[in-house]
Amino acid sequence: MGTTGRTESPRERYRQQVREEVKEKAWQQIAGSGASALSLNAIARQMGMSGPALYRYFANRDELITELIRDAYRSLADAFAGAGTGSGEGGAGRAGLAALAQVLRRWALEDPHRYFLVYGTPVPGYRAPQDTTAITAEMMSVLLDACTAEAPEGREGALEEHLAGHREWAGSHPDAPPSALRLALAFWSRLHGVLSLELAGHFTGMGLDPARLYAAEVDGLTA
Amino acid sequence: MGTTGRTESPRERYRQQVREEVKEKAWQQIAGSGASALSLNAIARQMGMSGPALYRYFANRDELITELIRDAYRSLADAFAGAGTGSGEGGAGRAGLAALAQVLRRWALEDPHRYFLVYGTPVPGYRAPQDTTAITAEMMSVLLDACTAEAPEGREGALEEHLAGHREWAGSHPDAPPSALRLALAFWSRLHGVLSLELAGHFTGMGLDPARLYAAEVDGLTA
DNA sequence: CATTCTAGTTATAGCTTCTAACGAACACGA
DNA sequence: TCGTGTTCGTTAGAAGCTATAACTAGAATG
Repeated sequence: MGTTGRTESPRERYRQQVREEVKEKAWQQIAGSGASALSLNAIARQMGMSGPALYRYFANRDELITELIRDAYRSLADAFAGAGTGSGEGGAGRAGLAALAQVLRRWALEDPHRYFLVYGTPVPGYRAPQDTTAITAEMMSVLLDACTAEAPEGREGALEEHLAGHREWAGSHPDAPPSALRLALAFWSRLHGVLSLELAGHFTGMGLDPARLYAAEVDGLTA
Repeated sequence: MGTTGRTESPRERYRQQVREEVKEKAWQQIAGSGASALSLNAIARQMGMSGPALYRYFANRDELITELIRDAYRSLADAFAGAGTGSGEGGAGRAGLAALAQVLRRWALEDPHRYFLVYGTPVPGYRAPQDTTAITAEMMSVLLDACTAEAPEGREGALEEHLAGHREWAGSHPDAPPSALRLALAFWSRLHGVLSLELAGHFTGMGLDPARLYAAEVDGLTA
């Protein structure tokens, strides 16, 4: 399971190290003012080297941002995957829907700008389709584990019928009942609904507690 | 109900006209490549006048974008308000939740970038708090009309209790039952959840029909 | 040791927002 | 009708950005 590079020459080693530092500074900058304000020049300055040097490491600004998006996806997928291995449980136990929901919200609040990099307004040049969809499939797999365990019995509606015939996205769970597929999609879209409104500040000044709204949606999902 | 300017001098008239034309070009540009790619210079060029002339009409780029955001809010609020006065019904009849949901989705699909200007990633300098919250209150008023009519009876949960004590945001409907408040928030957050995922392209390649997902959420709300 | 390959440099083009200074056209009171 | 003042639009320019080109110093490799 080693990385793609084979012998890891000391040169390549240094290269990766610099790339990581660039991305680190980039995250700091994003955390401060969002991805649209990310400046290669500023990063270079901050690293003590001047402007065009960064183009040795990233072809252009879009490539850097695309990489950051990919890392954001990765970090969310890892958080999901690690949800089962929490304090109480022993090994890699299956995480319940409620636990996954908490992981998701915690991850989002930990760095809202990172959340928006994944689920916010899509920006023109960015987004690497192949990569991110594979990572999303990973998360869906974890989610579907929980959903097949917690989904209610029968309850066949129009949507379930549609989902039964369109389950390509749930490739990891070809035998999941339609009710589980539906639950997974509801989990995804509803929690994202509350979260994005909260993080974008649409609840501020309304005097209500986003955490309670979120909890209510989670309750509605697991009921 | 006239505009704020009083006597409408011919000079002011022309000024407003140019402002409108600028915003129009701005919308075209946004529709093409999103708000982040909006360029004052390009707009000026497109209008046959050169660069800094636009600064007679807008203090800076952020002011223009803020205005566009406000107009986007306005257009959504108008769409909501006009939902009752549809084809079949006579005058300004109350719109049902299902009708409002359709209006919302139609509005969003009509110009995704406009949707993201309102509900997408919040961008640094923009957003005029006072203005937009007032318009949101308008929409909430229409929404609460429908919700008080269609909300189920009792059903008191933890969230309803919280909402009963925090109803500042529903100022227009001080007597709305908590179940209606809850329904309105669920409508808002759930439909936004599906919509934003759809518009951001997170469903593409999954082989499922966003319209059906949306319809299913609407059904769940009105059930 | 010589060659090659690479990381970093400066210079530059072209784009952006935005300020400053100026000219020209218009509105308006005398 | 004639100033006078406000306003619109211009060009020039500062400061910032992305990105390319040409070059140099240093490390890796034959």
